Amino acid sequence: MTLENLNEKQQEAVKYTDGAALIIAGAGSGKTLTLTYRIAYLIESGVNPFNILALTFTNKAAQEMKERIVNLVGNRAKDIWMGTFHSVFAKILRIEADHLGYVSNFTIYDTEDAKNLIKNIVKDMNLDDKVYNKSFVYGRISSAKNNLYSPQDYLDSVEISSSDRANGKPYIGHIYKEYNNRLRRNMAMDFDDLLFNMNVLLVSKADLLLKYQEKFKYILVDEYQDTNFSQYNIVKKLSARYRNICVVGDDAQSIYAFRGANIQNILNFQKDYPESKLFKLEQNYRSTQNIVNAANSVIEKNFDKIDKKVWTSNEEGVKINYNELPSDREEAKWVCDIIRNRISNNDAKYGDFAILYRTNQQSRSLEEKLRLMGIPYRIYSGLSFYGRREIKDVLAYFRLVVNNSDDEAFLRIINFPSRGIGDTSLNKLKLFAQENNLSLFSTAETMLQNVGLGAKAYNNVINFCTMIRLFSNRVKQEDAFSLGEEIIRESSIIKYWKDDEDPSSDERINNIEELINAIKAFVETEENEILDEATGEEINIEDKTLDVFIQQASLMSEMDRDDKENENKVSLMTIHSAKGLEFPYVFVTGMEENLFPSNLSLTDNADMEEERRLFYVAMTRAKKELLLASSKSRFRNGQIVCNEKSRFIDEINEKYIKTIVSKEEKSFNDSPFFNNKKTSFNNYSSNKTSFKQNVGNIKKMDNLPKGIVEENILNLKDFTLGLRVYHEKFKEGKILSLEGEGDNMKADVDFENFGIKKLVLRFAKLKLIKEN
DNA sequence: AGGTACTTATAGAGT
DNA sequence: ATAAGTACCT
Repeated sequence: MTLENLNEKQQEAVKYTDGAALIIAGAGSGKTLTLTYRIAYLIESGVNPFNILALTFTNKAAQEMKERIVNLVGNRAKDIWMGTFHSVFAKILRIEADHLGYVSNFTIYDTEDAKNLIKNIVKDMNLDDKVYNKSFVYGRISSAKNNLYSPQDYLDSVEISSSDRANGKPYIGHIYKEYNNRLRRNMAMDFDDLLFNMNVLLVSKADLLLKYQEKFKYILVDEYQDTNFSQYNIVKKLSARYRNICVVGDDAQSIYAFRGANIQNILNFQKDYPESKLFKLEQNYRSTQNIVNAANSVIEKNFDKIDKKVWTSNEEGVKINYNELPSDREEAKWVCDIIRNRISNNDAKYGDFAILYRTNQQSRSLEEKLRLMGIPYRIYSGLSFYGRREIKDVLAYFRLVVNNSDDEAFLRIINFPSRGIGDTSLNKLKLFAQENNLSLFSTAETMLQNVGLGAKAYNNVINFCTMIRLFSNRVKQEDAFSLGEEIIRESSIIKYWKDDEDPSSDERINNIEELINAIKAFVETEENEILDEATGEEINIEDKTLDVFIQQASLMSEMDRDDKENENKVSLMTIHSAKGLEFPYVFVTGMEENLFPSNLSLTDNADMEEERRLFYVAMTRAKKELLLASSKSRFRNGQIVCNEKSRFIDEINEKYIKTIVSKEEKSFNDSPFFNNKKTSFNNYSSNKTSFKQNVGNIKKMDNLPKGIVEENILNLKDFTLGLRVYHEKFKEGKILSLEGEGDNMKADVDFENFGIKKLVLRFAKLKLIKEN
């Protein structure tokens, strides 16, 4: 294997294989490349891939890195354990579940499940749910777990109990205790438990600690700056025997303190491992000089950091473009116009663009405009696929089938779709289960005569239990696809949504179908056997069964999903999700005080430094061009708010930035593609009250078509030749020809003022013009 | 028991 | 703006 692709510093880091190593990798410094080569090099120099553990930030990153290593050293690299902290330790907990009093097919609760459980506990304990707000309580419990405080530790801590009492919330410790009891009763773990219980395992079972220390002789941790205490401690324990630990990170990119990440982990690494060697990768291969220098000028304002100087030998590039716009709609339009312009003038493609923002809700106005302008995009954040209601419903069926103790899943589906089991019956069932310390399902299955239900409800419950039981018996016999498909069919969830009038139901059905495809893909991927080195036993922990699928699915984020459609789309995501990615053209929208930096970070200096690091991450995603936008007013939570431009704009050294303040009249002259002023504004008339503060910017549309524009967008099947249609931008036109089918359907349309355009009808949003 | 209409909470990033 | 929860009617 040759290392000639690597620079000198990178090569040094690759070759220093034994002992502790700290790699400080500046933004764009070829970190992934270095890590990839380092692991390949380890294998080449005789390390058994079974003995390597690599912890990455997303599962997708792990998957991609593994593929690259396979390309370098061949298939044996597949035996490396690589994935996120949560997924790797979930896998180990699956194997070792009985040591903790769990079953191996335990359920993993996501944040929503966990908060619902908390809400139920607060209700059962007769506490005020406003005082014990579920999100607040969840946050307290989560940070307790991440700092390895058990419920008893929590209750025993004088410091914590006095601070909770001072806040008027003395019972959080009790809720925490009951929360953990219920999780255990449900055979469930929350995200933090995956790490907490791994710690428990390593502390309480000396033989297991030794087993995994021997297994993971070489440990690599990516994004080390974003590890929390619980993660830090696992790594410390596992590496204690061989001390072959390599951590990679950049303190300047630490952006997860809010969920317990501790930047001190990376800052203190050299104290923890005095023998460690430090490597600094400072040459940036990603961005232009302007971008690198501008980002440096911002991050300089932070106090708490490791000294380094990121530089580049790339070309100078164009200046950062900052535009101050009147409203979020104008902001979205500016972004779209630039995308159009760069595509026609710079030979860029849609996939070269990313639009970043601080908060998920900002995607809405952008999405609207992108759709209107027929620009293909994909959102990588927001409600994750597996968080959608219809998907969670299906997964609840799976969960109950796999783990009959999961009361939360039981409650979610016992009467959805409705099968005649109402609140009265359910309350009786709950009461009986509670009094006899049984799960709801086993109560329903074995004790139903004693519960005292009406005849109708009784039979309905029996039928439900029979269905679930028959499926449960098949979990280990069948693959996830054949069983999952049948469960979905039997549940009648699809029928429920088909009967529903709401137009969004179609989308829900699509999503369920996509879930079925995902199960299929899961079943079809290669099976990996895991060798238990201590016993020499080959454990087939990755059977393609339903229980494995749902455990894996609960740890999937939006970033981990592949898009089966073509990849050439504009990416929309939060800055947090953009970590580790790069794009030729990057927009950062919403550069306003109270939004970015967030209003919640204004009073605390450490929080403000984290916001600044976040901005640094955003800036350094860009390869060729960085474009910033702020808006004087924008919709937030249903109303218009006005903010000054972000302080971060002024922190950029002015040598590297060019500012435009868009006057209404010449907002979009930057874009020769759409410099026809007559058409630069949209018809906002559909929006009733909310534009009062915005009207200065809204023009009456001048070239209204003759005839009446129908309100609804034309359905794909309704297009015919010669139809008179209305387009938001090109106005009035006539269909000349049609081609393609379904989503690929295109038309040549002759527009009165714009000539003939080829439009993809799925995006064009054409409306019918009726004669008057 | 099930469905609809109104009220209320939520509005920071995500494994 | 939106989702979820509650009150009330069939």
